[in-house]
Amino acid sequence: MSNFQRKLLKWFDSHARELPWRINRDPYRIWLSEVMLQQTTVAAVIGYFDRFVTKFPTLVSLAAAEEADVLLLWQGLGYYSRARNLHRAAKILVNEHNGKFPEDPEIFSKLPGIGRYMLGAILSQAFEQRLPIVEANTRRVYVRLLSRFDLDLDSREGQVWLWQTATDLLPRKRIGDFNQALMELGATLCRPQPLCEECPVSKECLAYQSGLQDQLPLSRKKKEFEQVQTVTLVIEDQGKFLLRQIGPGGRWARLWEFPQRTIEPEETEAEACRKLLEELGIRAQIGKEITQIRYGVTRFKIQMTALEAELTGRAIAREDFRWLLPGEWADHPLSTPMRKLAEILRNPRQLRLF
DNA sequence: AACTCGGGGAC
DNA sequence: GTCCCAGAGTT
Repeated sequence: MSNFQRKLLKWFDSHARELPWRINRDPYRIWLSEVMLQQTTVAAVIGYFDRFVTKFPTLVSLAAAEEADVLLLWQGLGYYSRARNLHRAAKILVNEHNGKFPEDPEIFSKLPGIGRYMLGAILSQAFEQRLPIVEANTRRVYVRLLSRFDLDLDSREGQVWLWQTATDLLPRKRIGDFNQALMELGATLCRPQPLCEECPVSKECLAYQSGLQDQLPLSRKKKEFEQVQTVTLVIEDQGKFLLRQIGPGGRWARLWEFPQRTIEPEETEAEACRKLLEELGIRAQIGKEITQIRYGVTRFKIQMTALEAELTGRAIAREDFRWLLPGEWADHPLSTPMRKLAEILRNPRQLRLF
């Protein structure tokens, strides 16, 4: 066992946080914790984890649940497909594997929601399978440990290096603890702003020995977002609401599908809006307010124009439009746009363009 | 390879 | 406001 491995494990033994999913090695709890922790911080997960295992303490109880009840417990945690995949996988295990967790990576990795990270994280913790992990914390650790300045971690080459490095570092024994220790180190000491004075493996860390730990990891390439003009309408008629949004070139539609209408490149969104309203037989006034919104996790920037208008009350309910009944979705808990629209609909006399 | 999913915390 | 987070699935 290398110095790095020995020191890291020794540090983990005395510094590991006491977390609800570490009280035993129940594969179900470990699995659940890893699902909840995807792209989600420990602090946010703990409460959800406790409530979830109280309601569904075992794999069998989860598999027997209705999806709606599972989603209810997930409400507010985000990435709801995680919950659906978890539930689907639980049913598969109960129906096709007698409710037993497969220790075989070939079988486990076929379950919905199980990618390469989940495979290693769960099977190494639960069954001491010798499988590596790469995620945000360990990524920082690997890169600093070996001082890789010359590699774009998001490239294919970078990914290959990360997983190979993770594999090479694994000890012979205590695989689960070792993987946990790597993440614990990344989460508590080897943070973006590292606390190297307290680090148990700073002598083994190439970046620290060069004094370059603050320069790593290299910042990701910034995504460039195109400024686009878009028109979104929320139209109320007799208690029903029609949503339309159009972007340049008719390239995309949001919130609800609708007949495409293109905003010409030279056309301002205000002009496009006027034409659209004219088509619909709606008299409206277009405001001047410009702002930006963030739509869920997708950060595209949108020019917004405030609009208040009066409906003429005709020629709206065209057959190719889809209508939403407020009761069907306004209280739906799972989606930001749903809530945003619910806000709009609290004042249903307003027709707003945003 | 790029997009999408989501909410919260740090700054 | 921006950036990041115990990633996976889809296209």
